[in-house]
Amino acid sequence: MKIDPTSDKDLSAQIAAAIRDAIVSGAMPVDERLPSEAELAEQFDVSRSTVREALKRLAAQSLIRTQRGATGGAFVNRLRYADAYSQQITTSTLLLSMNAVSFETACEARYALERACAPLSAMRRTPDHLATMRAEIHRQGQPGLTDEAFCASDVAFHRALVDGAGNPVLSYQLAGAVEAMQPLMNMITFTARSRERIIALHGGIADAIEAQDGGAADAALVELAEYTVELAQSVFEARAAQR
Amino acid sequence: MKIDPTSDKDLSAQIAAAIRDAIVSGAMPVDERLPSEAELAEQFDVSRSTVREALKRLAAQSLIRTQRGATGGAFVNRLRYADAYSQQITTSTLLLSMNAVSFETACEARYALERACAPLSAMRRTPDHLATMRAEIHRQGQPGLTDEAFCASDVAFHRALVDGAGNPVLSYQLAGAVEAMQPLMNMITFTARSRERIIALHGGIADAIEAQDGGAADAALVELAEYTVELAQSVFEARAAQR
DNA sequence: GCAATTCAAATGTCAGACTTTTAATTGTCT
DNA sequence: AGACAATTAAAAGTCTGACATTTGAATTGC
Repeated sequence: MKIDPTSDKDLSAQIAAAIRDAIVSGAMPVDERLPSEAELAEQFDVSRSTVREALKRLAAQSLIRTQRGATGGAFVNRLRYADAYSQQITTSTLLLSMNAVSFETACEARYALERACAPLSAMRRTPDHLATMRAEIHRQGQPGLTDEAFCASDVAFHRALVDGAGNPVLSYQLAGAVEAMQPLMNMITFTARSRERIIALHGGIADAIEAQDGGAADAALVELAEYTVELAQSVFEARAAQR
Repeated sequence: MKIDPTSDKDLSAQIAAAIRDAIVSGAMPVDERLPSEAELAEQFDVSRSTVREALKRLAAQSLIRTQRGATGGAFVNRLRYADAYSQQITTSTLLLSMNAVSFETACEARYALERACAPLSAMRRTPDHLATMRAEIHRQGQPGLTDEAFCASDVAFHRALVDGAGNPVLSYQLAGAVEAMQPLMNMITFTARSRERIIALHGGIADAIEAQDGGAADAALVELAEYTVELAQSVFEARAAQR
């Protein structure tokens, strides 16, 4: 691992990149301890502060974890699904909010991906997943529910649907797509009528998943996707007219 | 923005989290300049080094960028698709390599997601996408191509397919799923026979996309998915028997 | 043999200095 | 007045050395 002191990039960025490459390439196995900060400083011929900045960069990506004390140090971290989820969600949310992604584009992506899960979920869903879906549907019907709570329950419902596919890689990929939509969905005011319709569609999806009918689940999702876009359009139009 | 000095977490982690929340919540718009390191140090009542470590964490996630010089400082960064792509790929690759994800699971996720794109790509693909797909198919047929180069071309082919859907959010989500598979695919030795078959299937996909026939594209993808799993199984079995 | 103590290694934090980069300002010459 | 050069100031980047805190291991004492 070498760095180029004449490069225009920060030393800490170069060092972080060098270590990252070593980890990603598999040269450093999980739980392996990195040299101490002082040793790294000597190896790269920089100060300890610079090494520390590099290590913090890696820690921010969950590539390493640090531990204080006598036998402490920086260790190659096993990237867990939970860590990957939250990073995915943060990134996806920012991507949508900062790049003026239209509601239609985000919605299309979300439902396209979700439809990919539906047949698998119909095959493999457990009673647990079904129970979660039913519980969320019930929650969505409660009077006095705020729009935010309704959306949160919507996310939980769809998470259960996705998780039903029993493929953690799919769940990880979908986490971002589903959750990142929530801020956009929160911009919509749900009337009693539209809630009723959405709940009915959710019921249809749950029924299809319960019956292990992938085709029906897919059809129900398409219907929900169409209704969501339609709803968003009318809400945005109404808002534009109000001005 | 406040931090708790009595918490057991690192000060730099707390400060990074506080600023991250401000950015994600939208309280700090894109391109807004953060206070200088010295000012932040005073605000949070910590040393400049600690602030710097916090800022490096945020920079590692592309949440901020820094600029030296008189009018420099740290600025809220517009998260670009390219940045999000590479983060996605790193994370997905590590997730697969560190969690003993089976080839079947990863493959299932990848093709499920890709099938979600196929109908959209059939509708919207441009001549550019088609040309890329054809060019990669041609490259795959060249004799003397290494397995790594073959896999790289495979990734490029599928990227073109996904990008053909014309939905940047979908492309972003799929980047991880497709590219993260490459190290796994690289473990496979492709015989002349299997390459021929894959190239033929790629041709079928390209034909369907060209004909804007979403159903045919989907069917061809399913066939490719099945053949890929079959191929991997026989390769792994052969390798196990060899020992 | 076990418990308390001490020790040492490592990360976390701080303070202060110096270096480099960059843009704005100022000064000077034509 | 305008163009070019020199100065200046602000900011990030780096370095040094110190001290604080944590934590496991070694040592000591009983």
